[in-house]
Amino acid sequence: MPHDALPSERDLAEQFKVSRMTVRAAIGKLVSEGRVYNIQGSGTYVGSKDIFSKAPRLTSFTEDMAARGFTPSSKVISARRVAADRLVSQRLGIDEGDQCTHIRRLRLADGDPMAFEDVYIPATVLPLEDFQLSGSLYAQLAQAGYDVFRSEQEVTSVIVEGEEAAFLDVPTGSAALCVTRVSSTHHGKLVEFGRTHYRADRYSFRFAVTRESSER
Amino acid sequence: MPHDALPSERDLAEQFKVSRMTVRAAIGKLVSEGRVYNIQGSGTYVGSKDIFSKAPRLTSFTEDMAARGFTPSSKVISARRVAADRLVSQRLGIDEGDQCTHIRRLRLADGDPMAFEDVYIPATVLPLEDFQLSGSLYAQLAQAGYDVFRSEQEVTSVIVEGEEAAFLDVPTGSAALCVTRVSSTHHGKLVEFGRTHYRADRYSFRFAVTRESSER
DNA sequence: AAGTGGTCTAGACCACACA
DNA sequence: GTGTGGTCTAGACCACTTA
Repeated sequence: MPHDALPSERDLAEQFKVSRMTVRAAIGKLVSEGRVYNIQGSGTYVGSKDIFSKAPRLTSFTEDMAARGFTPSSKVISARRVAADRLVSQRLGIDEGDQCTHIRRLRLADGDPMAFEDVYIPATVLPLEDFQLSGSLYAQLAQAGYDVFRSEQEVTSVIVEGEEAAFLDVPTGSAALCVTRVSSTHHGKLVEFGRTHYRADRYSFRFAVTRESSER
Repeated sequence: MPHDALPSERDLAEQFKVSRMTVRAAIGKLVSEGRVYNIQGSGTYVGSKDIFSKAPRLTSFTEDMAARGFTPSSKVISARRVAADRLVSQRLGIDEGDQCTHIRRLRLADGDPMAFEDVYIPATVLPLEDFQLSGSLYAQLAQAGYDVFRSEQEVTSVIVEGEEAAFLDVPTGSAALCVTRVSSTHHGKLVEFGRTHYRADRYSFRFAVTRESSER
């Protein structure tokens, strides 16, 4: 039950015949997932049941939807070679006018529109002719030698209208959750600038935050 | 510089005359803040400069604004005693019709409207007559013996209109980032149900996510 | 092959909560 | 005062990356 105490770390260590540091490492993972929380001098307690994670993770749309209990699918609206404009070149750290692969996709959950996505990838990373209409984009990037490792995200709120609203099957002027991200490899190579507009009536972020003792 | 390698954990341990586990604990904190990241078998690297944290923290509006370089202020629009409706009672774990303190506040940054906030607190936690117009709400709750420790948040996108749009000084039909939260004490006592609408043109969340080796 | 982070041990002392 | 989590030691072996 939420807020019930776990056995103490020393008890768990004895019970499972491991050292206390090992128990702490395991509990630390659960804490970072928001499943349990610690109170110094008191104990470790079970978190609330309906929170998935304490912190957002780097997940693909496919993984995200599966975790939410939906069956994901995608429809590529367009895939073009374009010259990077000011915004795209800044975010991807390339020169204005450099060639990029621009992909627009409608993302569906259980067959209904969930999000509309714009992705820009430097042509040097994934040229248009190598892009496959089906299959995970991250998998294609990985195959090209660009494993996505880190993503810097910005979440805000936007109004959708026109063509985009039509694709999402919502009235013009509806609210959408806008997630903009720049993804990079281990080595800091910027491989993707993407913007996803999630239907506000179908999608939200949930997470738990704690006033930690590790506060600085 | 971002993506430069740190000295190895063994080197740091020797340099600072501490054990390697201590170095790892310190690096672990930096990782959780998104300042550095690890690659097994390779090294520890400096993260990008413009990301503040990897995970959202439990911060008050005041702390949040200060961290963003704004001077925060507040204006209480109303403070009333109300009976909990279905939604409020569900979220706060009380009975429908139970008395609550309902506070509406306009939150300003550098004197301009940033967010509009609705907060419901059980009257058993903070009765209307004890509510002070000025001063931090969390500080008042703490003084009443209810230290806010954990908060479960949901982020979505909404349209603001009417009175609320007027307070925020934006046109009716503008987008806003909606953060709904239920806050509790150490012991799981639910003390606050709040909803904040941030002006989309002035506010966004930024964070970094990593495909961790601790992925499950 | 050498170096790195990931995990683990079997203890120890400290700061804090709680009765 | 007793029990809890927080921190720390001084090693060890494993899995992985890199040259």
